[in-house]
Amino acid sequence: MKLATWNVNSVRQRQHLILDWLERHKPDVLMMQEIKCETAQFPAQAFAEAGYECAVVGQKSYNGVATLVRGAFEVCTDHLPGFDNPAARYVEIRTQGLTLGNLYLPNGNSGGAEGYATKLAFFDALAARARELLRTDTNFIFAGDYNVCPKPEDCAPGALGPDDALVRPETRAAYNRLLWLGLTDALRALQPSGKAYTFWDYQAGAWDRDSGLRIDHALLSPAVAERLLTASPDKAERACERPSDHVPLIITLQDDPQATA
DNA sequence: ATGTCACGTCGAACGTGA
Repeated sequence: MKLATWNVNSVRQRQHLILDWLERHKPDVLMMQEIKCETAQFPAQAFAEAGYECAVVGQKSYNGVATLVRGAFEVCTDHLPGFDNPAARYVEIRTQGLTLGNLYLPNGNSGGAEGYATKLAFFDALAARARELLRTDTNFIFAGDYNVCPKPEDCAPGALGPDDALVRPETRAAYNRLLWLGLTDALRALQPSGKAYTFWDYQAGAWDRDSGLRIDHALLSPAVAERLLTASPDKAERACERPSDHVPLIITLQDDPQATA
């Protein structure tokens, strides 16, 4: 099974790039963030013609998440339970024996103290959701733009200041609390150290200087982690014409041993 | 090297968020 998460920075601007990527990589699931449109404006027909059905939670201008799936699925929830905020940042579906939470965590650098508190509130609600899914022995993946560099090596030297919301100690602690519930960071399970950036800012020649960040992550519940085969950012995508500032993170899993043949 | 994009409000440049 092949899954990917990708902050596309406007699905309407990136539609042809995404369709081209789907054609080449043929994932079973693609979780997209920052679609930046209302649900009704989402180009569902174009993706349907490529063989994907979608679960879309959009809003005007900002945010928005959508999960593309080959084959049958059901929507579990169109918002993160316990996160009392109308922003379109979470959609959870169930397919092929997996619950897939697609998330776009608040950046936390705008809106002052309140904006940062919203980021931590999302983390709290996400941890509560993880505990609930673990309690019920649900196999799950939480994937998306976490807006967190978990370790110093996940942030290029000088790319961010020490007070940036993506690297603050409180931010890393919140991410670690989630991990320490028993989840596995797919990329780090297979590549324990070293550069694995998923984002390069449009500004200041960040791509040319390889001044990137690792902020897009896929966290796996224990039984799913046992099945992990590969995890890697698709770095080549950043060199395309008019790219997103993020690249896809692709993971592959062994077939479910519980599934009936 | 504060060197870029995308969106909405506008009806040309800005403000906002990233």
